Amino acid sequence: MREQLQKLLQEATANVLLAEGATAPEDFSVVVVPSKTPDHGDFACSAPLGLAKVLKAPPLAIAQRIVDQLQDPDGILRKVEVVKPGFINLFLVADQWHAVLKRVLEEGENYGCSVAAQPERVMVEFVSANPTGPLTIGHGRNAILGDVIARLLEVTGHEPVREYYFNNAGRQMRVLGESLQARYEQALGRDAALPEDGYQGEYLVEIARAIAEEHGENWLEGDEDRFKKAAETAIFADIRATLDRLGIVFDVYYNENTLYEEGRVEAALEDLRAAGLVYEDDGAVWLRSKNFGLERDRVLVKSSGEATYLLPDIAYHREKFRRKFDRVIDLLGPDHIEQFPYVKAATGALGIDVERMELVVYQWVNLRSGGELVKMSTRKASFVTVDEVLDDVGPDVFRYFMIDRRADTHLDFDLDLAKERSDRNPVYKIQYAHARLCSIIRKAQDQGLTLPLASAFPYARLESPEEAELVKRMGRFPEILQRAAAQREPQEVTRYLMELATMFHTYVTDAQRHRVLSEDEELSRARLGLVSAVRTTLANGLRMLGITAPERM
RNA sequence: GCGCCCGUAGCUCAGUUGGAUAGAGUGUCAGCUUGCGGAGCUGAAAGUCGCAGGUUCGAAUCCUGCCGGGCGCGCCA
Repeated sequence: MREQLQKLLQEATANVLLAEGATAPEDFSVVVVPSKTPDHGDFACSAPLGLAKVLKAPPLAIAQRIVDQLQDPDGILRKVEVVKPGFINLFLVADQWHAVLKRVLEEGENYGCSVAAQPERVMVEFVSANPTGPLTIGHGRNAILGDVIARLLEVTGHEPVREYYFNNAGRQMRVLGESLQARYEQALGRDAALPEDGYQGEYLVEIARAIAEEHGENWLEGDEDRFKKAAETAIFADIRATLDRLGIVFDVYYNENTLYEEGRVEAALEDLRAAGLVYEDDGAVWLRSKNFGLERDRVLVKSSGEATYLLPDIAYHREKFRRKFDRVIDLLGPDHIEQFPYVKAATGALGIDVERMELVVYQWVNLRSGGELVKMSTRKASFVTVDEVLDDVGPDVFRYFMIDRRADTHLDFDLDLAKERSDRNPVYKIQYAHARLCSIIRKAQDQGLTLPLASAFPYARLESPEEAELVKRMGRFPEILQRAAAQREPQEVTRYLMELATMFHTYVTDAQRHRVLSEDEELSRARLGLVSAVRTTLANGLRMLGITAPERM
């Protein structure tokens, strides 16, 4: 609907420009946006203000000329207003909104979904935590953001693939194995110290205890590698269990080691070398990243012969595109933001269109408990796990809190607030609206009241401004989802749902003016249709965020 | 020192890419119960949009410089 109007305005504007022999400024475009207040109509356009300079005329006059040129072949406009500085306000014919209601009722649980103009196969790589410990609340933000972005891509007509990349070799894992070994010996009552930079988390104590119970002292001698293996197995099982609780299912777990086994790391290095982008110095192999305008050159292969993380990362990103993805999205914390350009530039040098490589950075999660901020580090034991928080708040609240803020701002997760199962918790307000809607619908069924067919729907009975506003707001849902998906900003959806829920609560509270179920059967059926549509929209929105929509609370 | 992110109501944050009177939640205060679920609703108070300049019809949004917070700047991952 907005697009339709925008097109009409664009044509009218083009005609005005043509008549003047003028061309629009480069970054100019005719945009129609929903009006903020009903006084300003249903939609508004500020294009005349942007054309004042090129046309050398007052914006008001330009607005009038555009309006004069405006065609309305389908008769969707009731009124067009030219106002103060140079805005054009558009008022729709009332039954335009009937189409919205009709659409919601017809599409049901598919309402909001759309078809992409250019469907893309998108890899969303997220979490990607190495199996060195349980998922922390920071990983939790990554996990929920990634999952919801994938869900949003799905409902806007794209094909996301969720991938988890991990590394179970190298120094980190060796230290982990040694830490477990120490814990094991401690479990047997022996005096053993953790390695200097060992992992201090309680979880290793538990794993060690299990090993001690099962194998007694048999592991004191022999293959030390098995501690690493045991740690990895146990921790990965733990991580998967946590993801399961969050309702996240990965399509692919990709082991960095595969890149070595398939020779892709070697190949990447050779191709970079062939492109003249590497050199040797101090016995190490360096990437000429300064050639890409980056700060400094970086090491690809250490003098020890081991690759740094950078080289496999480059190979990995090339591998992603080899698997025929149109787009690749990485979710990373702020500590990785500096490194991404190097991966991107080098991957680009290998012939990949880097415009299709995208980074979503999220800022750290500060956990607040009793007014105190908890600093988190996996190595030190001072972190809070996703599981601990889930025990207190459940997945719905957790998901909501993690996406209700833009990814690139710091997130203060107030544990005390999240724990509160009360009206202070915004997610309940939306869920409560849904439960309340279900209650009304149940009651209608008990009374034998049926939903009218879309073709014979008494739309005209919905006369109040509140009803019109509700329908209008529902009409924006598909566009909100498209925006949220395209911008990778899920908070647009939570905000929207909050608004819609509040509008409904306001509407239904004023039972004097618009009680849904009344003596007037036709009116009741019309309002039942309205209310059902609101329920559908809320339920769909929540589902798209992975949050449940309870029928009773 | 250099690079990236951020600074908006007491608190936590939005702000449709430069548009009309800067909005929500929460907190505070005052109200709403013979009423489809009060986990709700109505109203009020609360802002020099970090500071100072600049760009133009118009700036929370863009450019510059400061101030303050976070993160990064290894042959660590």
